[in-house]
Amino acid sequence: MPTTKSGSYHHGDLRHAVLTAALDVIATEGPGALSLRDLARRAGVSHAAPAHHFKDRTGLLTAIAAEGYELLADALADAADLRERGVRYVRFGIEHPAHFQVMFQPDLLRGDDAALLAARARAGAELRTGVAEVPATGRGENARLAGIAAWSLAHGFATLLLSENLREPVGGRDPEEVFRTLAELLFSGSRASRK
Amino acid sequence: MPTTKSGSYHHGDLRHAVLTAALDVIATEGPGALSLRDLARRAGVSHAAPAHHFKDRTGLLTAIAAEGYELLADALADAADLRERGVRYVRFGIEHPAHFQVMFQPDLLRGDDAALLAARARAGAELRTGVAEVPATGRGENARLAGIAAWSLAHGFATLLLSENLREPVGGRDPEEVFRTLAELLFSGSRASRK
DNA sequence: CGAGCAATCTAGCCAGCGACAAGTTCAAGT
DNA sequence: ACTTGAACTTGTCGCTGGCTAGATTGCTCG
Repeated sequence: MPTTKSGSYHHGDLRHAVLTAALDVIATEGPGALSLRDLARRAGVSHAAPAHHFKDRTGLLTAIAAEGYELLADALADAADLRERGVRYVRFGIEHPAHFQVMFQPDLLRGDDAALLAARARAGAELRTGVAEVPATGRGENARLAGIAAWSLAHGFATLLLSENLREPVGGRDPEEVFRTLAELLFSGSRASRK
Repeated sequence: MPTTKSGSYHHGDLRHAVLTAALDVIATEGPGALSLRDLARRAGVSHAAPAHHFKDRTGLLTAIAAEGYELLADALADAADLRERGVRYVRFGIEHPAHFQVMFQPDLLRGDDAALLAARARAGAELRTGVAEVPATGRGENARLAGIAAWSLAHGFATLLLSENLREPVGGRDPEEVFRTLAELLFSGSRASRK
């Protein structure tokens, strides 16, 4: 697994190696189990090497969060409608659980990091675009509320899913499909038109 | 409160003191900043004293989570209807941010703890009761979906609120009130059984 | 009443961690 | 050839969690 670089005692791509190892650890054991020294060991480098790429532990987590927001923005970019955008949101949580966990835990992050803020803004814009596309929700106050509602629904569903709280109610079914019918059920009534 | 005899020994009530200090730390700096030794220092006892009441760090967090589920169940108990129950859920998150954060981070908890499981079951029952009370959602599949939807909405709203992600859209308004109108907006149209 | 006993707390230890500082190697660019 | 700077190593400090052994306390029961 350690990208064997015979001869060169400079690891070929340590930043990437540490990043992916970190995602693996977070996804399986949670962010609390993350240790820079452990990551260094996995990559076959000295204990202080990772710090050169990510200042400190918070820096690493912040980089992961920023990457997560970029991935989320990408994932939302070309969705058909608002409901599909919600499905993408949920899918993002399922496919990138480590990113997702870190992104929404502000106490783990450097909140003023430039890359993080930029990525978050991009994802936020993508989110808001999705709401604006729905004609019936209309303008002003209602549009904003609908946006919060949609985001809350998708985020809550994804969060509960990742925290094992929806294991029983969802059963063996595909979570994305469950969410799709869920969203249809709810938003069908919030506009004038019925199905 | 939870099954404690709380006699006055060396400290008086160390368990309670540590618990409240922990909640304070978590609420202000997050669960990652929690240190048993720091809590011991605050309580004026030796560094190993807290471990006697809560086995280890995970034990402390598990106790907090269990207490959180108890508090949540209490909070949901006498709500008028489903929407109000959602408002209570959000309010719980706002009033007990430390509990809320810990409850839904499984990697911090001892998942097989008896007290935790009992408390979680109680809160879960309370949650399901709230859904069953709504007549229009009806029976079977739709009822379950509506339950997931309601929970997701409330949970997502609370989570986003606590992670500072709703600061701008909510603005200066009362979050509970925002959620109330939100829930009304969504659930007003979902009563007629579709399909 | 007083002796045992268990709950509570202390003190000391170890391995591991994050952060920092200073040195080392390497690949360029001038 | 010499410098410059990035990537990495080595060493160290203070802190943490968790363990163990031992001390103290107060409750209970004979």
